[in-house]
Amino acid sequence: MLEPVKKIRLYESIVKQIQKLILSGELQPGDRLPPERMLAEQLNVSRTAIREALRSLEMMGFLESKVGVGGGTYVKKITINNILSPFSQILLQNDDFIVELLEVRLFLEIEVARLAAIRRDEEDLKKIHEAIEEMETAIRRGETGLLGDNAFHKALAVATSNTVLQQLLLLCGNLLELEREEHLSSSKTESKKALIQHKKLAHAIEQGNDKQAQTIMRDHIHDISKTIKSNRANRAQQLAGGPDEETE
Amino acid sequence: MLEPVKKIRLYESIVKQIQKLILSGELQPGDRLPPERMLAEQLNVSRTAIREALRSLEMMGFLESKVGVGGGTYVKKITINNILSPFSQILLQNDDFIVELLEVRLFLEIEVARLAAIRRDEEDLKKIHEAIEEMETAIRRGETGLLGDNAFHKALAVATSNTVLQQLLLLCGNLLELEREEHLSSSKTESKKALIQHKKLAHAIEQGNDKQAQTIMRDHIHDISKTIKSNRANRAQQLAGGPDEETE
DNA sequence: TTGTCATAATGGTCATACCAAAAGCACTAC
DNA sequence: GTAGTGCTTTTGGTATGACCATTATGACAA
Repeated sequence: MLEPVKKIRLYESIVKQIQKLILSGELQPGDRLPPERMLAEQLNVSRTAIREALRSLEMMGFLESKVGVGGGTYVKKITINNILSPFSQILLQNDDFIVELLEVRLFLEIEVARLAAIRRDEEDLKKIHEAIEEMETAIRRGETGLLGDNAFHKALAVATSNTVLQQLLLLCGNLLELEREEHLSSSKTESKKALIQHKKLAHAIEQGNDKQAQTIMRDHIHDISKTIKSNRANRAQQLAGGPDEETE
Repeated sequence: MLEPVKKIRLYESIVKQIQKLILSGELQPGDRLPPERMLAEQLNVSRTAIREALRSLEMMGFLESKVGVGGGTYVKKITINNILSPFSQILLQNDDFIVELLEVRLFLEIEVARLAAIRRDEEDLKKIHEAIEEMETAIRRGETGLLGDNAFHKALAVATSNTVLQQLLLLCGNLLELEREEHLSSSKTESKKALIQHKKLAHAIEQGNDKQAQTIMRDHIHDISKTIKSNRANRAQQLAGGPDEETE
């Protein structure tokens, strides 16, 4: 079966070429591309095509540009989170997204707890304890402790020694940030409860007890998810008169 | 602490405006934007600025453009996979990425098996069986059965009724496509073995036996991962004289 | 030493011209 | 009536040239 021949646009071709240079390691984060006018000469195209390609790569998160002497176009460091963050608001619009994401986050975090208990080293434990102290201090001041919460979950993810998992968790955490903040803000009780669970988790992980770590994490994330779903249900009720109650 | 004031570029502003329209639902997948020249008039900027913004949104996966009568710029449907696929080659360059991704895929797929067994409906089961037949037919013809394999795993993911999970699995599958094809190509034995495991899984899921589904899936993905890691180790050995053997 | 001004480098924006692709319509030949 | 051809229009694709805005640096004067 013959397929339609798709003519490739210049700007597309340039985007792909530059991506390839980044891929092959010829271009590293921090490297500076030649000036636009020079690139246009080298590639024997107009500056327009160059700009369209560079603007695309810039908005995609690959490059950044600066004006003036010493200005130019520089290669940025690529992470999954950097790539997805421009899209997060769009993904959040889907009403089911949050609920589904909570479900995915539940089993990702349980797996994090398991791997962290198995793989953590002294440095990881130090970070975990620092995060707990940070959260504790913030709560004592009357704050929600969200930053400490973020730091705690990040430290756990780092302790798994799996960067793909880290990126996924970071992404989940960011996408759920409003909801998580709301949860911790809802009452001082919730913040303190989360802190207690963090401490229990830290202890299980320190002991290398992966079974217990999983159980505590399951309870912890389940609590949070329950509140978030409840808040969403209340919000939807106020707006439109109440969704069906979900069986859990 | 005062922060530097960042001057916003026209193309950036236009990108954000269009993203916002998509976010608010004013623009839906399939909707057509006004022609470039008209947009330039409406926004009182040059066509260049419009093009730079539209090219960016296009390369980011939000829009697609067509030339000629009835042509124009159309809004695309946004999924995580669409967004990430331009970056997949970059992510694959990280040597540890594949190994880590295999690990993440293992527990995602186990969770899929569990949820599929609990949540599948008749339609899901039909799709699952169709995928098995497709793979069986391909193997009988002497092919690898990769398409049937893809269809099978997709049908399972759909049966979870969690689209976030589906997207993540689709992404993992795509990122690992070369490796998975290599695995199925390595011998007819591997393809047949995979097919047998698919059949066992289908049976467990049909029976609603989530524990058994998880066990079979663990074995299945573990087999694949083991071969993929082994192939990578052999490849690295050929290139550079042998990595340390990983304890498993 | 500090402040001011000029210069140069590089991205940012605009306008204009022309090309390429595609659909629709009218006309002609069979 | 049908198929083929050519023309027109619409819209994105590409090029060119001009000018603007920002920024760092160096020279010069107070």
